[in-house]
Amino acid sequence: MKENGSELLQGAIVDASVDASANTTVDARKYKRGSIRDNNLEKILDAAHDEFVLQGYSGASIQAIADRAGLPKANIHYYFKRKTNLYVAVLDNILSLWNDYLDEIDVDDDPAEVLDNLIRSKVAFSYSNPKASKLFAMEIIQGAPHLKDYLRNELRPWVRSKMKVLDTWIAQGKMAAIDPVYLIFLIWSSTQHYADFDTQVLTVMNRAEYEQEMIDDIASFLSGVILRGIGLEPPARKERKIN
Amino acid sequence: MKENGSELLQGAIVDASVDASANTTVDARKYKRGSIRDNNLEKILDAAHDEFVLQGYSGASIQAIADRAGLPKANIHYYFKRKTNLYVAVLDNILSLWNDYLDEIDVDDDPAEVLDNLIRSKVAFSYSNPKASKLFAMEIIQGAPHLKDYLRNELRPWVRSKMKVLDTWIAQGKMAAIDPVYLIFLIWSSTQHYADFDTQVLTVMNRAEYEQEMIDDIASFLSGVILRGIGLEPPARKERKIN
DNA sequence: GTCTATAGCCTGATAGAC
DNA sequence: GTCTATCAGGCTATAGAC
Repeated sequence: MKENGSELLQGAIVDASVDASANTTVDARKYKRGSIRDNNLEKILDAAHDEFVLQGYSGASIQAIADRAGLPKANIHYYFKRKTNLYVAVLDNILSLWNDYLDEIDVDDDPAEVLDNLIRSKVAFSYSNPKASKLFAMEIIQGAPHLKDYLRNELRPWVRSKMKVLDTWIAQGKMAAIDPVYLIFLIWSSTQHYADFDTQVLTVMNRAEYEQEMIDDIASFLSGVILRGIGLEPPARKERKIN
Repeated sequence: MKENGSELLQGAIVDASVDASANTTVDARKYKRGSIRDNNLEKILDAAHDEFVLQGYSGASIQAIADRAGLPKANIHYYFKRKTNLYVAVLDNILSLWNDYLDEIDVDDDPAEVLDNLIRSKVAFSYSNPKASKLFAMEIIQGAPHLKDYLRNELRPWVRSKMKVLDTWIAQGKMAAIDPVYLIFLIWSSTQHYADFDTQVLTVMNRAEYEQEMIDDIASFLSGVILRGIGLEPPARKERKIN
């Protein structure tokens, strides 16, 4: 969420597409990186993200977002004509991060290796992008008013394609005959919990914040329990690069 | 959340305790059940719960709550002097439901039986009280501004007492040597997911709403995977009363 | 492109008749 | 106990000077 220059441009594009009567800006891609525009867009999106998570959509005032971004309030309206456009742009930013994890897994891969990898990636993602996870969670909990289309047109097809691979593995006797979709939900819920409910987790564990060691423990625990739970032997722990 | 006459009274008590300058109402317990007061309190708390979940705290207007409850706006202020008091009363209501599930488990019990029971209870609870789960989740995600004390003074001690039991079972060789606290988080997250993220789950599965059969499947899946994952054999499925 | 000033609306909360 | 009428304040959004 810090070094995503390209996605930021999407923010402006989303805005323009949401509201046809938007500003007269030409395509944002024309601007070179580091220009005032790019810089301000990044500041605004980042500040908005924080405020939306902390205060909710209605609770986040444009004034507070402007203050956090260090810009006058009217500038927010200059870049994003309406508050909802800004909110959608922030969500869009998150989805582009999300989609990086919808990576391809192949029928020929080793199930234990792939699932272990997936679980560790998701835990690492929750650790490094807790705010993204939280805003996404709040949107879904409230009934996904802005993400219904995404769920139906992008997430559902992705899940179905993964289900196919898992079903093949089951047919080949490589893992227990469980319902693949429940396994996907289990991996999502158990890993995201540590980002979304960090306040609860840290309070119960009496910690001020997560440490890398704890994150590794969590990943190993989840990978171990889930893999054994579906009849796989968790692969020996190896050092992994967190992307 | 429909037939909890006793908790409703807590709403008024919470209100009085939160704001010392509250109304001149004498102790709510004096009123007999079914009185106008009780009825209105129930209507207000129920309507407020819905609005808070759907719109968030700031997005839920007292006017909207009043409309949903079928009462004039000023009545809300009569029963709950301030908006935050009403919100805290709703949360308090939820916690009383929650606490019913903090049941005692004994060292002499059979681990597989107890955990299977716990998982099935939690799934059933998510199914029958999705809104309660959602409001609690939103509060925690936003940093638990109103529930910090609850987490520290009630939830944490409860978790610690359960950890002891689980540790004993591990010492007795009854289950694999895992970290008990991660197991508790795993059970919470994987079961609550079906309430909090119902929109995502139902969209991905292309269903309009949950059915009892699906809930049973989910409970069996989670119980099976988690129990096997920690070295236990899931007990044979038996019919259970949902309380 | 930037920012001040302000319009217009809706909010939470209250006063006071019934 | 109930409810109408109203207030002060904060909100999004815009117009227009710079």
